[in-house]
Amino acid sequence: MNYKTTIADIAKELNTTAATVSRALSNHPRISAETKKSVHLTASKLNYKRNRVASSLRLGKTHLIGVIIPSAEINFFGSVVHGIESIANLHGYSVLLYQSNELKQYEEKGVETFLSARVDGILVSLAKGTTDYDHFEQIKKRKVPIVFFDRINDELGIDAVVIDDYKGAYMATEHLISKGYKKIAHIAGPAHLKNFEERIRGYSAALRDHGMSTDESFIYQGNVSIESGREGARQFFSLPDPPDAIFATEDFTALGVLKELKERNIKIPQEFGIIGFANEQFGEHITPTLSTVDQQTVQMGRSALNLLIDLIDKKDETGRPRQKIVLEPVLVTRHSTDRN
Amino acid sequence: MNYKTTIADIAKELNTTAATVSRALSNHPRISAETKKSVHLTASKLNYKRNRVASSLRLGKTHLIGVIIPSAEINFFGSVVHGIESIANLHGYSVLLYQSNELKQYEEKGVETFLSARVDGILVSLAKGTTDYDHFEQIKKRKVPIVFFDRINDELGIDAVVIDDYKGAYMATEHLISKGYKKIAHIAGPAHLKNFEERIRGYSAALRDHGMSTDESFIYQGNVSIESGREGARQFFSLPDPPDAIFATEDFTALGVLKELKERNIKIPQEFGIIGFANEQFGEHITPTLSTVDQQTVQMGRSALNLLIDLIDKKDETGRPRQKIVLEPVLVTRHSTDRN
DNA sequence: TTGAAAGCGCTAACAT
DNA sequence: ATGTTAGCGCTTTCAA
Repeated sequence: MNYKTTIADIAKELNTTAATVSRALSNHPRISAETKKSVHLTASKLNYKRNRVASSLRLGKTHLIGVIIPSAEINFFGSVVHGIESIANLHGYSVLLYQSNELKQYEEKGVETFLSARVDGILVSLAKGTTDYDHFEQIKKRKVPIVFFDRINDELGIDAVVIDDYKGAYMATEHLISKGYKKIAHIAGPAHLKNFEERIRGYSAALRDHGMSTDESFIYQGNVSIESGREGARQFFSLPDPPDAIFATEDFTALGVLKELKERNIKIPQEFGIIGFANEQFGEHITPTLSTVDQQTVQMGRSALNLLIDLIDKKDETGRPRQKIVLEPVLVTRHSTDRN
Repeated sequence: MNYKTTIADIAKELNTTAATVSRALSNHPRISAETKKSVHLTASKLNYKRNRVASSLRLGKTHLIGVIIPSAEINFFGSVVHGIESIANLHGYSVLLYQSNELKQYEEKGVETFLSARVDGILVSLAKGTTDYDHFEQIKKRKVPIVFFDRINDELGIDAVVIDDYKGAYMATEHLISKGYKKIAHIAGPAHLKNFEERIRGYSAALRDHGMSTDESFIYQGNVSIESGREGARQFFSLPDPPDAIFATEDFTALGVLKELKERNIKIPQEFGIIGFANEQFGEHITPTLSTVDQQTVQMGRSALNLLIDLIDKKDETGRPRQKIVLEPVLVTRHSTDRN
């Protein structure tokens, strides 16, 4: 009885019409203060809650933002979602969450669901398994505002927010150089992912800019895991002239390196320096604490949502150039590189 | 033009009516196979996507589940949400996410939003700052299905999913006993939170059941942080007869203890044993690796959602007794307790 | 300042 | 097997 209260019920109670009630509730300027007061009063008396579904249908606006991430279990994305959601609320939007589990198939289902739900905008971080992009063409065709974050594709002309992987890698490598390490190797991530490619570029550029040679044998192709860190380290130590420092493409890889070095009783940071990328939580708790590059996750979420809202608010503007926001990474120096 | 395709457009194209199209699309038994085929064909030709908003309004069902968590940045909740979302999709539900940031005020806003959005059900893990529960009474009054998880309240008669904190604590303590530690202390969490209270109970019971005395001075009141772990440890070592093991109420507290012990050059696990609770990611990467109790996070999410769906499907059943699912914790033994 | 009426897109009861 | 009609609850144009 008090769940399904509608504006009609309020109107009846007050001997007026639904139109007036609707206007009063949305604070229409040409409704008398008196009416407004009595409407609000009976509304709360009858326990009225605006039905957003009906409102959305009428207005063609749902105040819903769809967010597709690979997995909520991954720290990084939890953090970004935190940033997204906090700003979304500020603007009166609610967040619909969908996990791709790194599979294109689920990513497509997410897009379907969101389109069907008539979300006002979509935020996506691409699944590893996504190699073609028809589902995003769909979104563009329907003119639903969309923004990529972190795992992006530059070919689709879709707005995006990323951190500067190139620069982060450059900073990390330069940090090792500044600490006096002379032979710096790199353990990379899957080559087809842009982020890791950029990090290789940053690494190489830093070496070059400091007059250090880049050697193919000093780049190991890993796959973002503790094990590939270990394996990379092993590989490097089998070289006739092994490195004295490693820039790992992300923290778990760095952790693998660290474990391998410990087993070999190599002293960190005196004999060997190691720096990661991502600023995972464990980094500040292991021994030695791990130097790394922070990815500004929460800020990334905020920026992505702000960009999306811009898009939503000025949907008409055609010919608007693509926007790409590149966030500054932040170097986090800890013990694993702290020699003097 | 092809965004706003409706069933009416399809109907016109085929010289039939919206009703037929609607039925064909939802695979109604009394529609000819032929019609269905042509409808589906034109639907995809016109790029039709069912408008869920309209459908929801008509059916009084949104296929939306609202989830309120303290923060998506906290690992634990990311993991639970992962479990929730995966099952939700299986059942055709989408997940609306809301963060309370541990504040009652936002929790209330979340409830408001969800009620207004007419979600089919609500999942909540209570904010630390929540001490009165009017907003949940609201939900009950409106008969919107709701399930609590992890941070629950037993007084409201609301269904819930938790892990057995008592048992987990009992297992942890007993594990220390089985390893031969004789003087086992405990660092607790905020007393007003049920979970921590239960863990104290489990700890005490295990000691009692093994004929060991429980001493008030062996329980330190912490606040779930690295610092309170350190402080607790310091306190214990200032005792005339300090403990030889600590069960910490969660992993960060345990980490603090560990750091303090290391600084004092106390050998773990030989001289001192330490076990935590939560199975945080860092635990398996620190030195020594941390024994702990796993909280079955993903499973918790799954169970909560399954329970909620039961509730949604049989909403009519009044007088149904409250359900409370208690998940089994899992002991994770690692080096920090591994002496023989 | 308020009322009457139409319509957002879909579905279902009731025809035929 | 398909058409007709009404209505979910809200907002807004048009009229008064």
